[in-house]
Amino acid sequence: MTSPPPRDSATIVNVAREAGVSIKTVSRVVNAEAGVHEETRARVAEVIQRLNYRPKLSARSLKSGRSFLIGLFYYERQSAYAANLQRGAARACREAGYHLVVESLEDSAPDLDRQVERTLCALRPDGVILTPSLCDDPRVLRALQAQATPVVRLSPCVDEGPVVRIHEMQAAQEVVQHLLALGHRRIGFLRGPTDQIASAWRLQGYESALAAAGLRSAWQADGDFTFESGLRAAERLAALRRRPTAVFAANDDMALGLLAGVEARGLRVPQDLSLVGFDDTPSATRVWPTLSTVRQPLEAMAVAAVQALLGSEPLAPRTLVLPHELMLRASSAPPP
Amino acid sequence: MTSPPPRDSATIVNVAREAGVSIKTVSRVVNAEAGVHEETRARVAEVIQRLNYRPKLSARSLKSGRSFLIGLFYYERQSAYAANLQRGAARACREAGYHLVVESLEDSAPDLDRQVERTLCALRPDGVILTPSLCDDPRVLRALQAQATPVVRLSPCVDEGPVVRIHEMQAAQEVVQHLLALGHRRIGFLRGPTDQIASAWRLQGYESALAAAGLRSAWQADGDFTFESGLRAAERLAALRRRPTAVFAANDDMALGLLAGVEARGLRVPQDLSLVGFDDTPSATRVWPTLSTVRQPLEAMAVAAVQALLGSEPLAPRTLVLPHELMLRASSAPPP
DNA sequence: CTGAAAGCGCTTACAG
DNA sequence: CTGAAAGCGCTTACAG
Repeated sequence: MTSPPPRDSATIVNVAREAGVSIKTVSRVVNAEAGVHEETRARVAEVIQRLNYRPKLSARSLKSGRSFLIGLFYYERQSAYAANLQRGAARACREAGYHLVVESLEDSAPDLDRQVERTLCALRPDGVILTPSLCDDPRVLRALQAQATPVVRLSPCVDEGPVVRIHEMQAAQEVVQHLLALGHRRIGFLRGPTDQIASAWRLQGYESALAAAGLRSAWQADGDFTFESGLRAAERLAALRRRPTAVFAANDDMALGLLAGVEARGLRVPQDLSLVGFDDTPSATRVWPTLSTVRQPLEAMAVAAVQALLGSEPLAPRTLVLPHELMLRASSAPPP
Repeated sequence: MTSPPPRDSATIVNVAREAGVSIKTVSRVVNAEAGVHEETRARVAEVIQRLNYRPKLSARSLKSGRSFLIGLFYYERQSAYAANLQRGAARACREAGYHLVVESLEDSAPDLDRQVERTLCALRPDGVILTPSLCDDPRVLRALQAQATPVVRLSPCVDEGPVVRIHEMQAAQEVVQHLLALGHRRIGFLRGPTDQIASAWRLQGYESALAAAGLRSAWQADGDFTFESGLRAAERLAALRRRPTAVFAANDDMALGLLAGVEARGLRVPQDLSLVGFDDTPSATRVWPTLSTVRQPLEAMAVAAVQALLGSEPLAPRTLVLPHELMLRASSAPPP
């Protein structure tokens, strides 16, 4: 007489006994390995179904040496950026039977190396995705290397090892080309902070596109990627004798600051001044006029990173460039 | 002659041998258990340090039945909300030697129950945090219950079992009181979608605060929590013969839509119209005037949830109400 | 096509 | 205060 097995007894041993096979055969069915008689597999599958059996991750990991875990590490302050990545990463993991472990690290933590090291040693993730600008942090990279954990970096400063990114400079060029196509000839640029490589790429794109059109920069100012620095720049911009008819800000937050600042001074966007940002933050569509900007395919980048990590062949140290997208909205229009 | 142990041999056995003790003693030192002679513990600690030993999570889990994992589950579209929670949850986990596994679920997935169930069975998290409105999804709750996984829910519809929330209605009342204190008497309200419980709470707070002041609602309209619905409401608002001097929108996105819409129609905020939102989204400080709103202490709520989950005593089925915060900014001022 | 045995690296009782 | 033994639930060689 077989009484129904208690809840937690859905182990491989019980499934095997119930199906009248060895645990090895159950393992084969669970892992969809070839070489199981169809009749046997059906019988085992039925028992698995009935007992609601699911292999336990910890047991699989312990024996196999794989953790079925992918890490996504980022600096706390980048949580908005990371949120978009997560969506794609979580989905890609799920589809591969993996799980995503998210580690939010404090930039300024003096023991950051140890934090990373502890996480790695405990979890032993099969791969880690590193987001900017954590992906350039030597403390993190060293810890990862010491554990020999496969890593894919997103938009690092230097393309070394496996990397996924967009072509930032080209995207910036396209922003300028868009403004040129609208008829603008006096185009300004609001720079990002010099310690971020993205600032340099975007400035380069701006300058090269202008040069290619035989034009010179109409105006430039320094910002630090914050809304407030955009506000401050608006003040200087509004005070100019001869203003540019369009300004490209190195990121959305600054573009939004410019927008708010120039409108407060009686300039209308886009009638008097066109504005374009970079990043496509949520705020870009929560203002009027909605902000033209550049979108990175963050979700697709995360998917690509997971796939690279889970690919059967050893991780190729190459750079994957994904297409960006110009989001043309209401803040850019022909010059007055 | 002892050669330095190879990289991966930092197991409990090797540490024990090196220190000349049993593995049990090493275990005691690692887990900071009492009852180890100080001299012994120092010797073991030294070896742990030298071999860079870290216990492997999978081995601990397998034997102990604990996974040292906490799950944070949310609907994909709530990723911005979840990002703020994550910061707190990740930190609280780290401090307790736990790790956060994030599961981003598709609201509309027909097999959502199975997705949750697979995750639970594989990971066996020691606890799960459920965010709105996933925390009210019967499919998710059933799956969790079937696995007997401890759960803390954040801002659910009904306070059943362990819950962390703010007092939404009271917060809404305070918004109205703030506007009253500024001198407003004609106060309108932009409602949220009726299928979200938060809409009802906020409306109730608005109405009761008004009633307590002996006033009647000056204007109401229906929105759906989107920027666009705020824009549409602005159209109706601007067309009124006798406008309210202040409007409380049930969330920030709608308040931002109102802001954009009324300014496009020549009204100035806050000179002609005060505006208050709810949520304190990042966009609230990326517009001008910056938006007055209500902030939930999401980080603290997540920390509280983790602590409840990790508390030694069994999870108490009680509601923890955390203090919200009125963020008074530039969009609210005395009436004209 | 199928199975018996060993063992991954810890923790849990238990004994002394 | 310390340790020897058992075992968590799987997968990995290996054998037949």
